[in-house]
Amino acid sequence: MDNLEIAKIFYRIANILEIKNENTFKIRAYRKASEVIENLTQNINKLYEENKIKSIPGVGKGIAEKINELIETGKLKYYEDLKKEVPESLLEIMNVAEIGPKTAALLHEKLKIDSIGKLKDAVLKHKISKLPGMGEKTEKNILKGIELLKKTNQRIPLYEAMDLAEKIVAQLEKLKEVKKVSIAGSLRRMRETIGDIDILIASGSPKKVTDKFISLQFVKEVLSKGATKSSVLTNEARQVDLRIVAEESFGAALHYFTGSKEHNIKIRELGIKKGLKINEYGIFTPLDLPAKIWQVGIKNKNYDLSQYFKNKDKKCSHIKCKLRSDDMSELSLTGFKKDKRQEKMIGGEQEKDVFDSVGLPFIPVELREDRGEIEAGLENNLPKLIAIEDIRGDLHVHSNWSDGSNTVREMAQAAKSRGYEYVCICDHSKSLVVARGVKEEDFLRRVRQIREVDKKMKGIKVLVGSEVDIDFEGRLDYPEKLLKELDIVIASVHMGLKQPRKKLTKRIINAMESGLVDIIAHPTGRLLGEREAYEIDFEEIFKTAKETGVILEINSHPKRMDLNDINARAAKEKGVKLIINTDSHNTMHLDWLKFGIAVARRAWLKEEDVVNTYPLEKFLKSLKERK
DNA sequence: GCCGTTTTCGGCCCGACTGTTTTCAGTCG
Repeated sequence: MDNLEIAKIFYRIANILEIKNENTFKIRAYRKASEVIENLTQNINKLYEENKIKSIPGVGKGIAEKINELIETGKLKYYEDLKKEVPESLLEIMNVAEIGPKTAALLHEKLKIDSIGKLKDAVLKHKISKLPGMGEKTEKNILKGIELLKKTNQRIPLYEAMDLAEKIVAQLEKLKEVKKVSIAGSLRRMRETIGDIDILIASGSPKKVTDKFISLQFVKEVLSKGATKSSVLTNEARQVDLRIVAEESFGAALHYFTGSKEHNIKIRELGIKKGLKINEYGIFTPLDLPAKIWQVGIKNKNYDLSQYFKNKDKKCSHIKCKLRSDDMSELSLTGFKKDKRQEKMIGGEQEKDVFDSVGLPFIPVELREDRGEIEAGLENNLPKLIAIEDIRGDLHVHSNWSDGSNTVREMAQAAKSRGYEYVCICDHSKSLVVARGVKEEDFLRRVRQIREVDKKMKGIKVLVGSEVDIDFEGRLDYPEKLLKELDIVIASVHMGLKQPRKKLTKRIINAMESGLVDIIAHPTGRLLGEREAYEIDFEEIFKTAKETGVILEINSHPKRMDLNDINARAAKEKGVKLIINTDSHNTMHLDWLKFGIAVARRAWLKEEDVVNTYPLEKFLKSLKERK
């Protein structure tokens, strides 16, 4: 059982417990464990062997025992028993908008609904509106939700969402009521796929902005519309959420709306420890509490503060104070959030205010996933992330010698105009016929032609390479004699993607151990939304990459983004060198670099972790040293 | 179910919108 499989089981357990109306914190514990395991850069089986399961944050005695059981037996009795009470197909209906755990439980109990098919049937027969708490509108919304699910059950790839969001932002920027506008949510964090598009606006006239927003041309349907928050569906059936706040709250709102949810929770928990309340409107502190309250509070764990508030009416009696330490650095006020009259805002115009208030440095958006960034920040140990300007060359671009649409010269010129010091033309090898792979008889002619271009080009070094296929048995697609003519050999798998994990791993390892390969391109072969990654043993791949000095690629092609963030981070931690290439097939594709950089930043990579940040001499030297 | 810079008990983020209700539960992010 690997990390993802185990994470999935805990995720499902959380959903079942939710339907069973279990303790919400227990549910949160399972959900948290699921997320942590999914984001782990180490193989959980290895942690098991080393007896380190309990060292995983969010995993205590109970969940650790369940992980052990899963690894030892491949099964979990607790989970099997839960499934008997709540059929798994019932979890499916929670994917329908408007249906959460409570509604699912109700539908299951009263109408024996346990699938989307039966749900639709019940709607059409108007059985749902007769249930308590349900009405005609709910029934209609459920039907709409079912239809919408068919259209939007897939997350949008990052590039598609970015394109749409930028167009919407451009329209919103034109409105005179709009003071500030920003993309937020997972899109701002540059996740590889996006659920819906979040946009934040600062404005003094939220109502006017909302009205204009919902009447923009791309809007097909309004899903909800309130004073400050509205959701619409685009013509392509994509959801766009708009939130409007005052300018003074823009920073806090941007932080909150950017997330991730888990990151936000941790930040707010830090706030609580400091006696602060952090929400999307700002950072707040209790107002005008006389010093003696703190002293009283120390003696009495829970103390009714109402008598000390300005408004001494009964409505304050719900405010209780609990002091956690005598220096006032940690206290919590229960009920405080319900009484806004006593608050004092101490920040929130800038996103930085939020981090300042809890003693953190500014955390780059790509890191905000609760993958250790808060702990690292508290220790002042955040990495200085790689930036797009750090890249000095693109080592994986195609020309019209194979399936690219531009000439060598045009590709080189385009790379130069982007300020690169070097570029490597890597066309496909002979076996990849669909991509017009370069035949052996053309091989040397191509090398000579690229060398010619290099001689004539000023201001950029044009290197000769090839993207060489790894065949079904792990052999390279050209003989050694030809490969030695090249500056760079990139090896990749394009065929036999469905071979078993062991075999695929061995093929890639063979290529790395040949002594002829510099880079492994798109190591997992996935195409977002089209093709799953093929299965390989990352532990083995990283180990061999480290031993042989072969570089692993982060491919910037927006459908690939391969390695992904988690694997790239794991590779770096194992001491593997990485490279960010675009796999361009025309000059425009060179702009894809931003997606590769996004992956690298989400993987916590620094400039020195990525070899194409090196100046040309150092880059070439590093290749030679390896050989 | 997890966790602890006084805690092994008693906490656990915070708010908007909708629909069905006459004050709030459910859902969502």
